[in-house]
Amino acid sequence: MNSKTEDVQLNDRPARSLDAFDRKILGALTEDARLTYAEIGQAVGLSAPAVHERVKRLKAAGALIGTAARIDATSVGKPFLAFVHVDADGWGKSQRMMKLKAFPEVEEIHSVAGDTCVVLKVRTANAQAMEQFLSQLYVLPGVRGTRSFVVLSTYLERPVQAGITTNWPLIPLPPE
Amino acid sequence: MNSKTEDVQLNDRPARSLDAFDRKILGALTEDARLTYAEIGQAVGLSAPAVHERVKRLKAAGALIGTAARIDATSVGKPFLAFVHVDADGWGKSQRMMKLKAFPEVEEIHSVAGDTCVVLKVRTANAQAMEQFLSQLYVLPGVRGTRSFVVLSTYLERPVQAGITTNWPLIPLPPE
DNA sequence: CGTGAAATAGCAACGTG
DNA sequence: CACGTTGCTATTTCACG
Repeated sequence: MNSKTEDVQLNDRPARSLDAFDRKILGALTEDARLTYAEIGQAVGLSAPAVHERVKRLKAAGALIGTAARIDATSVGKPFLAFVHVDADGWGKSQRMMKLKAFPEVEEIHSVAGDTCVVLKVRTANAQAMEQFLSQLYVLPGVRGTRSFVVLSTYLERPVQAGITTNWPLIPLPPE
Repeated sequence: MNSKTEDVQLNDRPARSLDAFDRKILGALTEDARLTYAEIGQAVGLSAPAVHERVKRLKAAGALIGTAARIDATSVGKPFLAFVHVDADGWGKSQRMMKLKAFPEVEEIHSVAGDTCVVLKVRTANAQAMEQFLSQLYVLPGVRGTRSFVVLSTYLERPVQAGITTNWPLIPLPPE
């Protein structure tokens, strides 16, 4: 039932036109991905089969990538979190950093500011494991240096919110 | 059915002793949170009710925080991602940054290096919305300045992996 | 870990705008 | 003609033995 092409998303079209129902459904699934279609329908004002069809459409359109368990990192032995900024030259904007996907410690890979800098989110068992990971980074060609930001405590960590973008202002600007 | 205390995690105990079955179950749910207990059991070599009971245990122990849909940010109109580093003084390590949870744009809040610096993961509709968000940041007391890292492309973004921590070395170190 | 009752998912046909 | 609703059947969930 799992697609082998889960890594690649060929979204030819931006998959536009999510109406209010779609957003509510996505919002509900964001809070609990195991909600019943009947429960979702009851929450958004639709019948269960209607919700089911919309979920299929959202999946096919690429708006719904999938569902995942949210796991407490400490419980699985990875309490050490850090954001690693990687300076690299001639980093061919592509294939090379994909090797980092092989490390289960690496949760995020973003290129920042003209594919010369990369931001990594890395979660390890302890500082020593983080150090070993960093040493592995330097064997990649083009890596000039790294700067790590060790997380002391996490106050918020949640998935992408489907809700409408906030219409500011919420707080009045200071009078200067 | 949703707990009002989802924000607070009082894990008195590290909820130790996850055996191989627990980790496999968590791994399966990480790939697809809507898997059937029977499917999970078939994958890990357990019966459906056994999986069901273990999932309940993992949830009660705090190892399984919940399940969530993975949503394509572009499809919901938030293609602009940035990591914002906030410099603050006397930032009372706690309550004040919780106000940022009110912004749906803010997905992560981490304190880094002695609660004088905070790392934010912020997702907005466009650069203008990001600018407006940053202007709101400065109305908070104690905020000295911010440095933003705008993401150009995301190569990897996945939930916490339940798998065993990698036993290095995977790549031989250079001979110096 | 099996068993059984209650609930759910998924599909087909039908009705409505 | 697209989309939502209803009714039905196989599957799943979940407490119990």
